[in-house]
Amino acid sequence: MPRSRPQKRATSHDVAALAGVSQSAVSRAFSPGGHPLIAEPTRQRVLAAARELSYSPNPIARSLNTGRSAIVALILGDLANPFYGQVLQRFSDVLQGMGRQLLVFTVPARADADEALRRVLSFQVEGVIITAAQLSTSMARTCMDRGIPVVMFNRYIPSLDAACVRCDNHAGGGAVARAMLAAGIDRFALLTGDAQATASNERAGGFKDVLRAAGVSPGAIIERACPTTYEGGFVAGRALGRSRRRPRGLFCVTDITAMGAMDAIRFDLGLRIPEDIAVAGFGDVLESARASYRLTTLRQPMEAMVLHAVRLLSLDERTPSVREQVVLPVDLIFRESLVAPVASMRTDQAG
Amino acid sequence: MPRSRPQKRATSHDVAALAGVSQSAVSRAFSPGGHPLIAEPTRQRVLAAARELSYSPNPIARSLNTGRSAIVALILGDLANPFYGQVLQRFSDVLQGMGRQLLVFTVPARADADEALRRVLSFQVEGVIITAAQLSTSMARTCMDRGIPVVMFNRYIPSLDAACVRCDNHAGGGAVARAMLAAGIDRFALLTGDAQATASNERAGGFKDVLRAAGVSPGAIIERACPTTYEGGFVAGRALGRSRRRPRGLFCVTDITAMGAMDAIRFDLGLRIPEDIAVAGFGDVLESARASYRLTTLRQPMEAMVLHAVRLLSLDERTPSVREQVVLPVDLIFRESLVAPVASMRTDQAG
DNA sequence: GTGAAAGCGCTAACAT
DNA sequence: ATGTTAGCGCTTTCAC
Repeated sequence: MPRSRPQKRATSHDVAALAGVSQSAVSRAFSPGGHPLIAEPTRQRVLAAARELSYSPNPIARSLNTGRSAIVALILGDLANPFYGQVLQRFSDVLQGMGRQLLVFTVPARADADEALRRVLSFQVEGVIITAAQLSTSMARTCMDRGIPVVMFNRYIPSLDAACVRCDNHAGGGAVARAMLAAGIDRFALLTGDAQATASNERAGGFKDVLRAAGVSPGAIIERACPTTYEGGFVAGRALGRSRRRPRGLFCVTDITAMGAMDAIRFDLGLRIPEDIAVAGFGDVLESARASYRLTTLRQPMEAMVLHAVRLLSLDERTPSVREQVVLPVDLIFRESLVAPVASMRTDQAG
Repeated sequence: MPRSRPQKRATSHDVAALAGVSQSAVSRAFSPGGHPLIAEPTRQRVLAAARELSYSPNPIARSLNTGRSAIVALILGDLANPFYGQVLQRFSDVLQGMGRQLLVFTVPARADADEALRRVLSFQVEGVIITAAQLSTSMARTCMDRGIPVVMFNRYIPSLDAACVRCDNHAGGGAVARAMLAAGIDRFALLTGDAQATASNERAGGFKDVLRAAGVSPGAIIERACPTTYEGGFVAGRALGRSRRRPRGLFCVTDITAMGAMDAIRFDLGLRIPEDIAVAGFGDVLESARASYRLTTLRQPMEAMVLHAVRLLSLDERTPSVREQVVLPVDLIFRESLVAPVASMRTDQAG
């Protein structure tokens, strides 16, 4: 194939000329929904001409006067946590299916986040999905002030009147506590993440509430915070495993920290899971099901969460975005790191 | 904070009025490089006015007449492979630092990839980075025909005259073979990925070439292909571990399949690694260093690869993008899944 | 050095 | 139902 010169794209004028209609007719032929009045035969003539020139409307020009692009911004937290990779994939697939593309914004370590966010918004994005804990409040406010639909994904900021999709973190934490109690565990450890992260707090809260209600004394619950990373979990897990009165059950508010803790407990400390310490996580990332971990954890209905988040953006409607709070149920998946007390409870056998 | 009404952004006209200059002066004040002629004092007046109105140029309007946006497209393969999450993160960080944003394109399962790619390109992206194996040839051609700079990241298509950054896959495969030979291994298995993926073929080729040169008979090398996923590796690893003449050394062309194979070998088959079967991977994703795996693997210089890829895009220069082939060295990292033959070889102790 | 003016390719009134 | 016209906010000649 000879290297053809950069061919300039055909414009609506070219198509109009070829089809023998006005330029605006071309615009109408391509306007989504078929809303504007155009006769079907004309439309077909235009589309034929367009096909011949392999024309498609220039989205840049389009968004210059509509004020909306076909772009949705995704503000990402830490991609070392596989959860966010999976989230990104789902969002991208779904939005692409709706004719939208994802513009990614990774929160920079340095403080120039604000400038970069401005740049993202200046693409006249149709909506913003926030999955990062850092800066999310101010970012959300910036967007809302500009009238851009915002959805908080798995983070909840009570003071902020923004749409939000999350799962029932509190109930999930409670379910772990109940499972541990049923397993006869009497000494507990709780590994939380960032203190500002509401998800972490809610999960921890649900766990402690159930234990407290069951009469467990606060002295029997060790609580520690660590970074939401494998290494964070590793270090914290090692420390917990070494503590004087070693906990029998460890609840980590994130799968990734749970995996770090498990590796420390087994390989650094030489203890067995669940015999010496039972471990539970939260999130059910792909890795948790692996034979190396078999982590008992709370499955988040990610598919549903993504779909709800996209819905709340109200991309195709004329109506403003919905400031709705969606809370979805989680599902305790028993694997080997914390075994189900009775045979009838749900288990997962997949490798 | 009262919900303020969606405030409309200030335009260059507003700034011009406030600064007492013409609109074109504002444009010049913001033009990158300071290339166009504008007196420094004027520039300062404009910038001050801009700050007051918190103005920044509208990139949509800008790209409508420059024909280039501040957007780079990233075509992503499978995000279940953690490698790509890490790649995405680095690209986004680097490009954001250069004032660019990443537009993500995930290759859809269905056949409408072409339409979606068209849409991506129609944003007048300044460059395209291709990390997906699927369709990459046709996609690259589409871009090149339109004069959009393309960089193939970790995939090489000889028939395609496109810029390309990859690591020395062949040498890496050879290094594994040598390490296995030095460890006294005499029966080998090779787990390849997609037959179309050049990276996979090169790694496998390097491995086999060294073995052959060392006089290993082809009969002592079992070769199998599997999907480049954890599950693919698990299934294939199990089959290999069960084979009549069990291999003593297993080279998987990707870390993720190596981890799957390791889990099958240890937890499904009850064999020991490396005593019964030594395993090596390729890539050195974060997970490979974990205590659960301690996978001996080839470290790709991801940071350098990303930087080179961005450079080849020639974003800031007037010159067209460079159709250069960059091949970077890989580094065999010894961990416990395949031990170094002599104490002096490089090892990695990190948890 | 600075301003005026002509578009970039499209959408959305406004006519007809 | 179709064509005409006026912008969207900017960059870029072209005069001065």
